[in-house]
Amino acid sequence: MVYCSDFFEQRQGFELMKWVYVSDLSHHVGEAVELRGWVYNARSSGKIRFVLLRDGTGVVQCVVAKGQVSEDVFEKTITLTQESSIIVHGTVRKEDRAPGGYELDCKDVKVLQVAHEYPITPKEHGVEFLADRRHLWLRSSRQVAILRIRHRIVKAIRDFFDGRGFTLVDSPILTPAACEGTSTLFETEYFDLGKAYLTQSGQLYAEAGALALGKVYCFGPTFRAEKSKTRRHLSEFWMVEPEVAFYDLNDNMELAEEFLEYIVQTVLKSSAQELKVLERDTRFLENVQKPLPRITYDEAVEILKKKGIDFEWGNDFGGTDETVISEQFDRPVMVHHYPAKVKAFYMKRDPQNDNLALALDVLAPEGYGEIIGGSQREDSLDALLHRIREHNLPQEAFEWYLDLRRFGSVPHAGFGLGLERTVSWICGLDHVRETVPFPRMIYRITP
RNA sequence: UCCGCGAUAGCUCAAUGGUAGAGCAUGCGGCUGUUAACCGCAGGGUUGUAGGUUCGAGUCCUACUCGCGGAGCCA
Repeated sequence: MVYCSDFFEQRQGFELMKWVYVSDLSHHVGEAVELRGWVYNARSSGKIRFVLLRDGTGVVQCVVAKGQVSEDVFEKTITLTQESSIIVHGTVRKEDRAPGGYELDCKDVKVLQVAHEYPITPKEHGVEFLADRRHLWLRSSRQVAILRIRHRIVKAIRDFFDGRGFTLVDSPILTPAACEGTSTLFETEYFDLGKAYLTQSGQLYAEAGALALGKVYCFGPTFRAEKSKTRRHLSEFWMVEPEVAFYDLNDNMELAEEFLEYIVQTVLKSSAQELKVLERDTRFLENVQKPLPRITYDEAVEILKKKGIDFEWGNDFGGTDETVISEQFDRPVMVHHYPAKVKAFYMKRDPQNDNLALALDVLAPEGYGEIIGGSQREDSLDALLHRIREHNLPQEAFEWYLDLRRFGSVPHAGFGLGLERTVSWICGLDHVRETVPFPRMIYRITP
């Protein structure tokens, strides 16, 4: 038996052959090719064996028939356990009965390692069991599909902004103070300078970037130490935050709807196969085109009242409130002009009504909740000073931020999109923990 | 932090207060077209922990531990 370490040394006797990926098999019908991968499942029927090989791009059934391969190779395939690593040689054949439409008639098999008994079987498992083995769970076709879609969403996000003249401006992860003063943050010692905190948002820094470069976005991990235990929360998650100088609330909403349309339509085009694996009903996704419905906070409250929900004006919407509101629409809905007191200190007040903030939330359909939160920012130095005092925030920590209003202040706006909630929504998942390779949650930091 | 639910074989789950079982996985045997293959045989258990009630507890009671879902907070 040949193991990994002597794989390259011992290729003698194992014919040199063109290495292809499962996803490319349609271009090699009738050809003899090499596949490298892992045993996804294996079935035996006496003198014929079926080995499902996965290589990260797909799964293909390899047929090992007695008489078609050497006695030695036929015997070797008996020992193949799930996830054993193998290299196979064979001829590609179109086969309508096979999932994927292609099969490999095996000529030779090289076993790199016979895997130990694999804990994740093709049967059902509980979430805790799978989460403990997340590093192996990633290999299942469902998780592969999710991670590939996550990748394409990230790429779509970058492509969207890059194609519109935005510049990526990274914000720091270690920060001296809470950005918004509300969330509970992860705390750490920072040399001799006292406490530092893991960022909950890159937005304040993105504002500095916007006043330097005009159109910017930051895209990175953010952290919340709140003891949230719901399907929509992670302790560590990714957020993309565009920020644009001279944008007002309306410009902001236009950007948000074009952004969402681009992401969803791009993923629909690029990931039909993966969405099929996830059995995602894509009807709601196909609707994601501008214009998205825009309603005011007041109108949203009216919807809740009509549905018989006891809701007091001035509160923020809870998870079920968001679901009820979003159910009235066939695509994401933008809610704007929130009561200022439930929103962050840096949001600009409505000049017509000082109780309202020029804020904007986008609620995803199907109960996926808030995926975007944003606003026009307060550009008046005096107003901002007043808010900082009102919120009992340490002014010293925000002096640099106040400078943005001292030196050429302009109207500007931006928003943040939660990557994991977006992935969860597009993939139709029931929990955000599957949208990230290694989720960080209140009672889990391993693997 | 609060509310609700749960913990039984490696995994997923059964078991009226009365001898702890099944399917899958594993091992052995059979099968040349299987599709989470199938058929036969075998091994596999301190029922989360600690107490209590009872002739008798997986089952009822108390506490604890861990997990899941939700609320609050938020993306």
